[in-house]
Amino acid sequence: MSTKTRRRRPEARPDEILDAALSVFVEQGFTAARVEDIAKRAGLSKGAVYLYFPSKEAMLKALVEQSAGALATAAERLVSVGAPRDPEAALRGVIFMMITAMTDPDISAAPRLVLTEAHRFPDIAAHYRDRVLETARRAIATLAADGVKAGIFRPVDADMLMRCIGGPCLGHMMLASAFDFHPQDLKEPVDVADALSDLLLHGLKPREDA
Amino acid sequence: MSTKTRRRRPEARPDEILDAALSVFVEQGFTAARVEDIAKRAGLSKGAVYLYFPSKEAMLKALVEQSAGALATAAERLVSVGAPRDPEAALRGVIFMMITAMTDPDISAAPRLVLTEAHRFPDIAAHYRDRVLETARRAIATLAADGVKAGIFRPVDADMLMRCIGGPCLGHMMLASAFDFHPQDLKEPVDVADALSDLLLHGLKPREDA
DNA sequence: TGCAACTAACTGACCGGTCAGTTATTAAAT
DNA sequence: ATTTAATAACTGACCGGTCAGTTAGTTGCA
Repeated sequence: MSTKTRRRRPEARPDEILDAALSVFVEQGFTAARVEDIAKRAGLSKGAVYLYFPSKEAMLKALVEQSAGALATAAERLVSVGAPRDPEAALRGVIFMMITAMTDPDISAAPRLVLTEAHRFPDIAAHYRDRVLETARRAIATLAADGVKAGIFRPVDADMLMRCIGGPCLGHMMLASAFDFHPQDLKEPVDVADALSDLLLHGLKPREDA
Repeated sequence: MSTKTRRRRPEARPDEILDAALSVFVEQGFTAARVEDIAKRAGLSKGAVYLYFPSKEAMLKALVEQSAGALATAAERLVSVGAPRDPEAALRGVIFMMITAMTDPDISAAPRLVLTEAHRFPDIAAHYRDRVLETARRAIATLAADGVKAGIFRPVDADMLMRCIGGPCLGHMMLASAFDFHPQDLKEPVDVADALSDLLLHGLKPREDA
């Protein structure tokens, strides 16, 4: 009987703890986060989480590693699948994916955490940079090169393009999460992604032909 | 004589403390920041800072207020001066200003702090949103409307344009400050601003005329 | 000019609470 | 019976905030 029966070290435990840790870290920030709150949220006592992680910082590291891995493989897939056939569609796809991810608080939680805590943990920052950012940069550069080769993109600096794609997505997320500040008219993520893709592809100035 | 002579409650004290607080807050985060470190950096004992501020949180609030005021007036000036004559130049000016500001760690410190701590202090977040973000939005909307009226901009959603201008600047700053990640080719802020303005104005696709 | 009497500015030891991490103990499952 | 999972109670360091006391500078008075 009893749902309250003590469970016997399920393999799921570490991930349950990490889920709890992520949410507390994001809400409170790493320093202000209390291990006891993480434990409570995972349905455990404080002592129990120390059976699975040697320290609070280890949880942060595990979390970052998880996130970095996921993002890196996403970026790598983008590189390899590459879509040299239709760079415009690929670009729209990337933007849609990013906006969608950033709009879901659960998905954006880890990147948000990394963003706010990275500079206090230089090794984490360096790892993330090498694993995620460099990979993303390469992906964008390849995408841009494909587009230029196909004659449908103007040549642009990859670093700039990276910032022009990621920046608005990042900004969109930070405005929402930090300030609860949302677009007035564009309600759906799809609309935001479309508007962003459109602006990025065609620019602010009207076509002078026609 | 003597530089070491004790200054008699100079008006400068609160600002000196705030300067110190800002740098410590940015380095450590609000929670991890120690008041004693702030005091030391301001050349005072811990007790003395409590002669000027009632609490650590009060320092944060004062700092945010300072920054919000400065940014709000900057945005308001942008609105009123408006530059309806040459919206393109105005846009380039805004972008240049933002990139320059974001590139200087001293100037970007306060916004960075707000960005990382806002969500834990809902009243701070709300204040910043109403004071700074709404104002900026209005400024951008006006700028865009001027451009459209003059026939040199396509009509765009102001919220989207805001994210397309601010986002890359924000991203540029965060990549630099959190990850020490910089553009490979564009070394100078001016170049970054130019590249961003160019991409934003003309888009990624080549002109089809000519 | 010199010398108390006074006050503003500041110091640093201290208190109390909080919290990461540890340990002694208990409960279940085999 | 033994081992594993988990807890609750505990420890010790740390830090925000306080306050009794000190020092630098000022004022009034001779």
